Amino acid sequence: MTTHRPDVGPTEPPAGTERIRDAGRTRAEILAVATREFADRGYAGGRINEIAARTRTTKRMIYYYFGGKEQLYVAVLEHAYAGIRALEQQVDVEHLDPVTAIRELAALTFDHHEAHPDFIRLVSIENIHRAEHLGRSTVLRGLTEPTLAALGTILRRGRESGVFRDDVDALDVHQVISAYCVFRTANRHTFGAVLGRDMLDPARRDHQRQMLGDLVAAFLQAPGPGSGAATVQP
Amino acid sequence: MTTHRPDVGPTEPPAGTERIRDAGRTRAEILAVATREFADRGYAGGRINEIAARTRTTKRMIYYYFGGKEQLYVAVLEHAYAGIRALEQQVDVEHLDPVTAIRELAALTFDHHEAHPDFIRLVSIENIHRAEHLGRSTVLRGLTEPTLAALGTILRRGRESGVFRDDVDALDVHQVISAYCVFRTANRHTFGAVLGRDMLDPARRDHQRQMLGDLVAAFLQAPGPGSGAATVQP
DNA sequence: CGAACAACTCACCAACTGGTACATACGGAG
DNA sequence: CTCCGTATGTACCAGTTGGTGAGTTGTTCG
Repeated sequence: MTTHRPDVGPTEPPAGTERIRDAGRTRAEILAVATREFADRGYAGGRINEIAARTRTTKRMIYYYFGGKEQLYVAVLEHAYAGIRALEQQVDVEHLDPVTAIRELAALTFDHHEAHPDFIRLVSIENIHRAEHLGRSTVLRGLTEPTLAALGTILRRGRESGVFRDDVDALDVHQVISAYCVFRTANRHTFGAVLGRDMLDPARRDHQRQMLGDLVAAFLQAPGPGSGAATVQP
Repeated sequence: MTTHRPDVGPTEPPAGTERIRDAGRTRAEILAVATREFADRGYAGGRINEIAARTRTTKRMIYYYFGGKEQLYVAVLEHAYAGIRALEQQVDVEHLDPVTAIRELAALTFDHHEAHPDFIRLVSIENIHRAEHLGRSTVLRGLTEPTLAALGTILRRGRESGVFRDDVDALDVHQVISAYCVFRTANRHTFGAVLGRDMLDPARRDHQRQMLGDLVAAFLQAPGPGSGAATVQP
């Protein structure tokens, strides 16, 4: 999540050479500082002046490179989304048994979210604005397709071997996993303030990760709808 | 803070009497408009001028009654939190069988969250600000205690009858349920923009409610930690 | 009735905010 | 070395924003 793309200049200058005028570096620095600023204070709360002040360049450059506050914010959003690498390729969805595979995918997602709090914050902020900026961008569609594909494969194999229910689809499961992972980070503060427990407390991390695995595994292995409780009905 | 709870005035005027100068009414109107404004645009994005304009009074009154933007926002937060009634008392935790009880509590929470999107937004906004305003307030502690008590009772009874696992506590379960319910509303827009499914689509509401019930029930009925998958291990 | 106080109006402001006109200096191409 | 476009710094601006000083009117209560 440092610079971005290969955008350091047309002919990569020898490392160590510090140019005074370096479009790529300036642009990247603005983007990095803007990311922190917006993630920290939201779109309306983020200040162009503040971003400029924390950069080795001036406000003028922000407008030179990005055009305006909103465009800068969209650039930050796109850059952040692009930085979220597909992690599902680390799960061998074809050969692992489905329960193990889904647990692994859940655990990976869990760690991934915990490692990128700024991204979660940007997502929360964007939701406050009803995703109007994200909607205007075009770079995002299909970003999660690999994840959904992997999930779909796991679900299919699980159903075929008779251990998974068949009335939920990949999106449903993705939603459940995301909800759990996002909530821990995004609602950490109010949850902590009202309930007195820090969901991100490292001492509880393993327990929380285990819970998610159990949650998803148990859910998928449970009988379909209608068969409600397995308990006695007097 | 909240200068007074019953509002409306010292000696409740006969209903129907429209006074020109009515402190309670003015205050309440400001609070209502401010709630919408802040829930809509966030704290930094909310405008005092705009709130004043949409009220039958003037900006000066906002400062007269609330003191400033931040204090008004805190008042909005407190009022919103106070408005979230305890719903767990609608569940007969002592006599229903535990699985049915937890399903009912989950379903109630589900509907409750869907019915109060503004509250969810305020919570999200407050999390962006790391709950700094909520933390300064004192009215909140213990607000969710009834819920946790009910949950605790259900869990205890479930454990005693041998159907529930014993390595998760009430807070854990509350977290799972909240995560699911909050995520649906709070992250509706980015989820929809990226994945193309509206989590709040009425056509899918029953399915989503059912999923939550299955999720929590299956999770609690699953064997404890370590016993991971029930599948073959070659 | 007529103080006295609460409720309210109006005009005003200093600071900030996003945004820009304009001058200028670097650094690679030839 | 010279030229020229890209990159950059300075100064500035108009609109907005949260906030306020000071006076005015409705209500209530003795």
